[in-house]
Amino acid sequence: MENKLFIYNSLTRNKELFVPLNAPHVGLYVCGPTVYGDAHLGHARPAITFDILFRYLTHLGYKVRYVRNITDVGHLEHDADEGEDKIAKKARLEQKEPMEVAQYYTNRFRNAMAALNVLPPSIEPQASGHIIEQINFVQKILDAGYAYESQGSVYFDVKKYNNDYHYGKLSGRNIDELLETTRDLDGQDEKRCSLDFALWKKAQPEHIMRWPSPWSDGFPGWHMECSAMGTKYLGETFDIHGGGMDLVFPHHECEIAQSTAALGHETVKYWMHNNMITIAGKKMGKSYGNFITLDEFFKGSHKDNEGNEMLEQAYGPMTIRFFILQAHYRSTVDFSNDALQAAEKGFSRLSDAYARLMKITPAATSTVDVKGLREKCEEAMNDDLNTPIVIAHFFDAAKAINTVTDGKGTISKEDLDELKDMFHTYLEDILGLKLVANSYSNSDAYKGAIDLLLEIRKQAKANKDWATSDKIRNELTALGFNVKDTKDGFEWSI
RNA sequence: GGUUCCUUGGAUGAGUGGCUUAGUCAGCGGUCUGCAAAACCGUAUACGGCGGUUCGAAUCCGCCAGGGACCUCCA
Repeated sequence: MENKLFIYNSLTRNKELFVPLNAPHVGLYVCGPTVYGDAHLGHARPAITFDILFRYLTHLGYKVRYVRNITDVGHLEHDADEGEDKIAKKARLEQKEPMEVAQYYTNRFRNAMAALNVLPPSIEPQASGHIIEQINFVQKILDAGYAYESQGSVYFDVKKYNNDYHYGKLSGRNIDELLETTRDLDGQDEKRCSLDFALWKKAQPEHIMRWPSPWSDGFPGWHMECSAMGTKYLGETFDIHGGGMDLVFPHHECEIAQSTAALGHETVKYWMHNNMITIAGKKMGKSYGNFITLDEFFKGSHKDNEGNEMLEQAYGPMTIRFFILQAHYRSTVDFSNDALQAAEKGFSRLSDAYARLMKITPAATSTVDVKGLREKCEEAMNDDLNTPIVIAHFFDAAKAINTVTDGKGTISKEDLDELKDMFHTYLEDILGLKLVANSYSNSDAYKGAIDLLLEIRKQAKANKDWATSDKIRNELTALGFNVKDTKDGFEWSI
């Protein structure tokens, strides 16, 4: 359990040694999606980033409880206190029950995540299923004196809180500056200060999603769910809280304030934030309308606002995953067709090497050096999850494999086993990449038939019957097979 | 305006004081091959600008230029 994992803590702006509060248990909470639309490339970033963390912590021997919420209520448009509920709006537009909309997009989100080989979290709580917990949490803040009721709604008293604690510690703001720059909002008369945010909102008559509470029939504020559900499932203090950088303010700042106000102490030890995915240098996001959904990537078609096709081809889930892992999670990564195509080729280089690895016959000695690969990968992962470096090390390994396959080197059984284990452990288990080594087919008969065809071709080649040999290869290629001649045979894939 | 981050070769993208030419993709030359593909070998181009600290900076400090994110919902 002893490890040297360092992670960057947004709260302290430093890489810190990760020390769990209650080893071997680790509590991890990550902000999930608001389910009112299809997941886009940007949503894949935190999902994959924290999937890696989840997998790596598990690999290190920790028992991780990973909680990722589904926001299906309380997330309003325009700002946190006014505007229409996102789910409710979508429901109105599509003439559906709000829960119908939430369920639909939740299902689609889960499917997309499964395609990306993102492991399901341990617990995936929904905000609407934790209204009582949220009401209780609001009550605690009221009891502690850091909130007030106003016309059926409850607001957090930022100024009061800031007298005793520091509102803005995560995002590096101070309350005076915020006051100067915050614009006036409608409905401000209900609030004592423009910075105050809603913990509970009284529902307007036409509002469908509503629950009874001591203050009004209404619904919880957006930030409430994470405080309530995080502490419910992970305890009053837990190890890691993650999410996108764009959530730092106000969402996570408010969450800290709520939890601290209610419990009298902080709840989270390490805050981790992934950076944004950009497109033409701009953040890909709902508000810019420049997002491309994951399904569109998989299908290879996305029209921009002018109706131009943005995708030159379809990109598989593993290409997307590999593309994201080739950049460090705290860097922005810019989407482009060129970049994705490069990722696709790079990934298939690794996959091909892996397929060859499975067929290598060991020799007495090794001329390639695979020693130290494990240590180098561990070192990279321990340095704040530096997946690009891990991948670079595996390209070195791929080169070694290819050298051996080319007959220009040898590898011992010991090294071979180590290499196979590294591919399984690091690329598959930790990075979650699905290598297609034996993916030719599950069916032996099918596989045998293709092998037979290629044996015939091999014979034809031996007889210099190029017509037959080319015919077989061309026909197979047309059917979607990829045939490659090797030194003394062939290999194929689909 | 405030907070904060960034600027690396044709494209991407690591690296943070003195050889990492990181890696990937693309390019160029070669090997192999009936051809093709793959693979292998070799190879070019870089660290926004100016100044400072240092024996030595892409890496630290300052200034300038450019850009991003957040400050309203956003992963």
